[in-house]
Amino acid sequence: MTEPPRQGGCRAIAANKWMMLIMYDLGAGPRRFTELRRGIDGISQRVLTAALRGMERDGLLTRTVHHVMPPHVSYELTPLGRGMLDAAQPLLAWSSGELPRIEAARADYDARAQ
Amino acid sequence: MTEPPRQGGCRAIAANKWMMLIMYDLGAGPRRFTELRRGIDGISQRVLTAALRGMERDGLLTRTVHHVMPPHVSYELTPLGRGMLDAAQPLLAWSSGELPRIEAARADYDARAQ
DNA sequence: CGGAATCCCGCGAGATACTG
DNA sequence: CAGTATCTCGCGGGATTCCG
Repeated sequence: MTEPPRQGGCRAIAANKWMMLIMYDLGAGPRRFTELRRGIDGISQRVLTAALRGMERDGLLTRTVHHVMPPHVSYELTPLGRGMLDAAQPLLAWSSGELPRIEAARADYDARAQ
Repeated sequence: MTEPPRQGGCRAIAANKWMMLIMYDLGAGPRRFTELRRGIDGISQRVLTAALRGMERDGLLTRTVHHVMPPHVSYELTPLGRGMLDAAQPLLAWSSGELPRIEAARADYDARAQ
């Protein structure tokens, strides 16, 4: 066979549009819910909760509740999540470097079509 | 600054959940609309059209219309799109290899929560 | 063949209020 | 603080039909 779990793999990495941003933030170390919320521009509480649940379900991060007052929940990449982040580094670097070119292409396209 | 276009970059690569699959298919060479549609499981005509438009707008692929009968439209990666696919290779390889682990984590999570 | 146009439904996601 | 719960609305996206 050529590349059997290709579609599944592609779907897994594109499952959630916030996943990459969350992984990036968690790459620097554990984060609390509110830290993630503040660090990710435009995400709502509800959607962040859902994204974190999905990633926890996929085994990419752990969710640890500290029963103190006030409550404290911290999220941290698992080895699996760390591996995915490592594998994504070239793409993240590319997207940072080439973003201006993409934005230029968009402006060009929009101008052409008015 | 540390990494300024990070959010923009992450959004650009997660903009469309079909993008990676389309890019993967186009990596092997130009494709016609119907070939892409058949090759991508579960995508509808409307959604494929929209995804291709978005990628064309981002400068990742070109759309070439051949005015013959019957009509013929072919899509092909630009150098920019090719660069993105190259940068995505480690992540694609990772997702293919680790997909079983992700699926196992999901099954485990679902079993635990019933 | 490769769309565009139209209709329409359901889920994604914002806002707000409430809890352990 | 870190969620759940509820209500609401918009638009993402399926099905179908028409066109060059």
